[in-house]
Amino acid sequence: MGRGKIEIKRIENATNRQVTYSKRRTGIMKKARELTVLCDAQVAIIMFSSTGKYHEFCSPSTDIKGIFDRYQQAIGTSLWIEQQRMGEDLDGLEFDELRGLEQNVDAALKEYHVISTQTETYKKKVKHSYEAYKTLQQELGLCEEPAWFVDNTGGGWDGGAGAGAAADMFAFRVVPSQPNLHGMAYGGNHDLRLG
Amino acid sequence: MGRGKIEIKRIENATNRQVTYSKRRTGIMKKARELTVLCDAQVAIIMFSSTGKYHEFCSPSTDIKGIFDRYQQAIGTSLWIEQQRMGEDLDGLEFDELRGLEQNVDAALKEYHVISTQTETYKKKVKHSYEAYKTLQQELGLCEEPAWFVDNTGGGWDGGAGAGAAADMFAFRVVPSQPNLHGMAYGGNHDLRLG
DNA sequence: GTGGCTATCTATAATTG
DNA sequence: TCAATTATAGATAGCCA
Repeated sequence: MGRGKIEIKRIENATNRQVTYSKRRTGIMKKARELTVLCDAQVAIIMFSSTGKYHEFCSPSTDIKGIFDRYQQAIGTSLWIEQQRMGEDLDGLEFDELRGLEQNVDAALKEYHVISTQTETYKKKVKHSYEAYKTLQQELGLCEEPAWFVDNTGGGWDGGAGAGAAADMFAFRVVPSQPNLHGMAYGGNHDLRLG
Repeated sequence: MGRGKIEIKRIENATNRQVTYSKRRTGIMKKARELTVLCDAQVAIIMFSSTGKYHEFCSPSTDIKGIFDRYQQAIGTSLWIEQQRMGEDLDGLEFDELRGLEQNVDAALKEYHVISTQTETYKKKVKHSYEAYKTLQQELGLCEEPAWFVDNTGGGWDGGAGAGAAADMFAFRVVPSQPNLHGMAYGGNHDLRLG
């Protein structure tokens, strides 16, 4: 669609590549917007140009994260099984390969951090809910020890509404090393421990 | 582009909507593929039809998660600040609202779990790297106590390569409540604690 | 690096089998 | 219902200011 047909292969001239990127990006975003309206669909698009600039599209009433979450849920089970397999694979690594991984630990920590930011919203909810629960416990004269126990085998408190299967696969203690997690930025001590 | 011009508004006939979704989805995916090749760009697309089916596109040499991670890094700082604000907002919640959150805690746990699955890959790397590091420490006759300390202020081990700013904002202890995290599925005790 | 301007090429709406 | 077929509307490559 232009004065001449072009082959679909990398445009070597950087300027032309940039111009084409800009024009075609606009075109795809428009198509995406039309699709969401015409077909009542949810669409999320993330693009990075070869120069590193990023652009996004997202259907109304949500955001990229919301659609990514929905995507994760949609493929959740298969992802979980996949990662079990990956665990088995890693168990077979040689010591030299572990040395290599050690070299990459900082990069891994960075990505771990980035992903963890996504959980902050939920952890805040959990924390506040926990505090409310603790208050209720004390009002009712129940145990003095702060404790939170989620269990669908029958005993204890099960969360009230919609206790499902997903939580059963997940068991972790998460202990922020400082109370004001968000207050700290650069220059603190950092401690990540897996036992 | 068709026998007639169409208005960009929701297609009410469900069949036509589905047909149009399918055709236009194919078109957008093709455009995206062309863009990645022509312009050497990274593109991720997630789509959900009005019936809930999902489709994805992703440029070669990566996956949706990889591009989403890169996206998160690109907007990381602003996200972080946003969540600080959210924390402040939550601090102003009334007790009744906290009760409401308590009702939702199980749903929050589920979503927390889903997002946490993303971190498993990195945690595995971290765990193996930690084990390798511990072994090296013992070989060198250093401290007996298993400990992992990431710190770029000068002392200690800093990860070797590419220590950057992101890790500085993050401080968490993560303690799996069971050694074989992936081996357990349904029916165990579950313990998530925020201090 | 932008923002038009066509001539052409593509995607697709309507239609047909 | 679905997979072709076509006639058009829309996207854009190459240019230029």
